[in-house]
Parts: sequence; C-alpha cells; structure tokens
Amino acid sequence: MPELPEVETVKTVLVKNVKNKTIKDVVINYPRVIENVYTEEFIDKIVHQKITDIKRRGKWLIFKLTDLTMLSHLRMEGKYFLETELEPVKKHDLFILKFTDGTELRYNDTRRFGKIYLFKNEEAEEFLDKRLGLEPWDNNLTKEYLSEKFVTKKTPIKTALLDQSVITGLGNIYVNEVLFLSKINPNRRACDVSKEELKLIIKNTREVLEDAISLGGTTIISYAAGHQIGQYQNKLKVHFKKGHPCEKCNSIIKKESINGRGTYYCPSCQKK
DNA sequence: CAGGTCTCCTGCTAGC
DNA sequence: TGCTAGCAGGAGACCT
Repeated sequence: MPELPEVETVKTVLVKNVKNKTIKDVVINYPRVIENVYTEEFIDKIVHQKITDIKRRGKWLIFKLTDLTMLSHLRMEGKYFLETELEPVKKHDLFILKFTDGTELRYNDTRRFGKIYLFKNEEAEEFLDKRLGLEPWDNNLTKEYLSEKFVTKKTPIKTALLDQSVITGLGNIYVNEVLFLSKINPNRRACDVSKEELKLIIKNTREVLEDAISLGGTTIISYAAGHQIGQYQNKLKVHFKKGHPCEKCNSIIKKESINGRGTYYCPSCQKK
C-alpha cells in the first residue's frame, strides 16, 4: 500500500523513465479509473501532450503535461510499469499511455481502487489544496500547528494522523511505526496528546519517512515501483509484527482494529 | 459539524 | 482437496 515514501520512489522512477515523452495514444481498459472526465474527452485532451515533469504531493502523483495536469492516486495497489509496445498487456493494466518512441506507461491496479484525474493546471492546484495539509518537512509543521488541529479532536491519535488534511503522506504502516517510536498508544484521544509528544511525533514522522525513502519504500505483498523493490519492511518494528516480542521491552505486540484499520502496537511501551 | 459507517474492488486465507 | 465467507484498506460519500 503506497504511502509517501513509496509514491516518492515511484515519482523518481517516472521522472527517469517518462519525463519529456510525448503521448501518441491512450488505451483505457477500465473507464472508471478516470474520475472526473469522460473517456472520449480524456483521450481527446491528452493525446499529443508531452509529459514535462512529474511531481508528488502527499500520496498524489502529479503529471505535468504541456498544458494540462494529470493527477494519479495509487490507493492500495496501483503501480506503473514502463514497457515496449510489443510486451503483452497484463490482466490488471487499467490504462496505458502510448508514447511516440514506442514505449508505454501502463497503470496496473489489481483492486481498481486507484484514481486518475485530468485538470487544467490551476484546477489541479485547487483540488490538492482543498484536500491536503502540510508536507512532513514543511517548516510550518510544528507542535503548535498540530496542537491547534487536535485540541478538540476526540478521535484516536492514530485516526487523526491519517487525516491527509493535517499532515499529508502518512498511511497506516508508517503511522503505526511513528506512534511506536513516540511511545504513544494509538487509542489515546488526539486532544490528550501533549505538545512534547506532538513534537516527538513530528520528529519521528520525518525520520521514518526519510529512512523509508532512502530504502525505496516498504514492499508488503504487492507494492512495486517499476520493478524496484523497497527494503523498508525489514525495519518495521510493529507493523505486521503481531505476536512478536517488542524490541524494547519484550512484551508481545498486539493487533487491533481502530476505525477499521489494522493497528499494531506494544501495549506496554505505548502509553495510554 | 464532528464523528461514525458504508462503499469501492480483487485476491488471499482460514475454516470446513 | 476444493469451496466459500470473510477480510484487507485510502479516501470520498453519506448518515446521525
């Protein structure tokens, strides 16, 4: 499941592989993957556009085109592969950008949760601004900022940190890791987390994400960035570790569901 | 209006 | 061994 480090890794691979390529045709095998434009209109608008750059905001990939912006969210299992046009199309290749040089960018998504949007440039900005809060490395991300956001929040801190309009980029895996490193029980109400603990959350968020990016992300089950395999799964301390002893205190790591999300934590290190 | 629940999907797995 | 019910999950829609 791609979170910020995985999307950053995909972005880097895409810049290397498809930047400056020109789209000569599009194949849409699953029209519902395109969210805000009808299939015919999408094809009509995107053909002959050149990919001038690829950026990332939160978990969103931003394809800058000649005079449009294509946004792509990978959700659970979205992957991009660069192939030649001779390569047989795979089962879950939902849409394909064909380039003038004979290569193709294929979007593969087993669960079909991923979404593509096509916008005018300023509309794309608005769309993202409306949904996304601060990037983890934004200087405005301080304990005061989080404290203000959380002061009335009675939801579990785990849930509050998954809200993309506060900090953007954290998903289920890294939130579990960050809360473990910060020694905070994921069930604690967000409003009951102290400023000092919020400071720790920010520090650990940055460290965990930087570390994961440097290792190419986490590969659990199905995530892959153009055949690159991330290595951060070897460093996970609680996620997927149910029944294992905690590294710090030897207690048994617990798994429970918080707001429908699998949550792993050490019941003894992480204080309520 | 905050906070909860449902929905979208497929593939894997536990249980019989 | 083969079948199926249940589960997983990001984020928007919808309900209370």
